[in-house]
Amino acid sequence: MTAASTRTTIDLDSLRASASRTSALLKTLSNPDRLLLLCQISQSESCVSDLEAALDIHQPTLSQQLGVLRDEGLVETRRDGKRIYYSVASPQAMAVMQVLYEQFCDVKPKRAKR
Amino acid sequence: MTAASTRTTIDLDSLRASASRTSALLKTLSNPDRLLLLCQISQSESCVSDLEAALDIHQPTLSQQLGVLRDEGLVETRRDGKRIYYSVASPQAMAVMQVLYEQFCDVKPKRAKR
DNA sequence: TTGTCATTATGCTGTTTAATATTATATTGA
DNA sequence: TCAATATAATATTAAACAGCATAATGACAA
Repeated sequence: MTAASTRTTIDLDSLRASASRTSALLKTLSNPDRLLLLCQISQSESCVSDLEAALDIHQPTLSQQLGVLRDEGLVETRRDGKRIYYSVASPQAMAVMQVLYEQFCDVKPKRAKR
Repeated sequence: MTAASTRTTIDLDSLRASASRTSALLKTLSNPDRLLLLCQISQSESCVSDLEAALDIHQPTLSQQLGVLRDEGLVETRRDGKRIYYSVASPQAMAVMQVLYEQFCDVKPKRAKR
C-alpha cells in the first residue's frame, strides 16, 4: 500500500499497531489493585510485604497481580535475602502513571469534596 | 495536601477511590477500536461516516464503541442534519490520550527493546 | 403528505475468553 | 524450621466481541 495515498492524519497501519500495544498497556493498568501497586512501586521500590502492609491486599492476590505486572514487563524485581523488591521497568507505564496521578490524585480544587 | 494525613505518601482511602475512577477510564480506553476512535476524534471532531472511512471499522461496531465512549462520558455529540459529530468531552481522557500518543506514536527513535 | 434513501443507533445471539477470590501448597533463603 | 513470596487449582461470575438484522431520525423529491 502506497503511503502517499491516504493523507488523513497519520497512516492507519502504524496507528493500528500502536493502538494494539497501547491497549495492552492500558488493559494491564485498568485494575484498581494493579494501579495501586504500581503507584506505590513507582514512588519507591517496595517488597511484597511492604505492599501488603501499605495497601491491605491479600498476599496471594498481591503476588498474582504482581505477576501480571511482571509478565507485561511493567515491573522488575531484585532479590534481597527473603525479600523481593519491585520497581517500575517501563518508562511508558511511568509516563502514563504520571499523568494519571496528576489527573486523578494530585490536581487542584477539581472537586473540593471535604 | 493535608499535613496530618501524610504517612507514606497519601492516604489509602482516597487513593483507592482515585484508583477506582482511574481504572474505569483505563478500561474504557483499553480497546484498540475505541483508542483509534478517540485518537481520531481528539484530532478533529468527526461524524460516524468520517470515522468509518478513516478507520475502516464496521458501522455497527463503530456505533457500539462510540456508545461505550458516550456512556463513559468521554465524548459528546452534536447533530448536524443526518450526521452526528463526536468530540472529546473529558479533559482527563484528553490528557491521557496525549501521553499515549507521545509514548506510542510520536516519540523519537524508540529503543528496540529486545 | 408520503415514500425513500442516507446516516446512525440499538437489539439480539452465540461464542469465546477471562477476571477475581480463595485456599492450599511449593519454593527459596536465613 | 520459619518467614517471605510464588504458584496452582478451583470456583464463580462475566464481559467482550462479532455479526447480523432492524429501528429511528433527518433530508428531500414527487
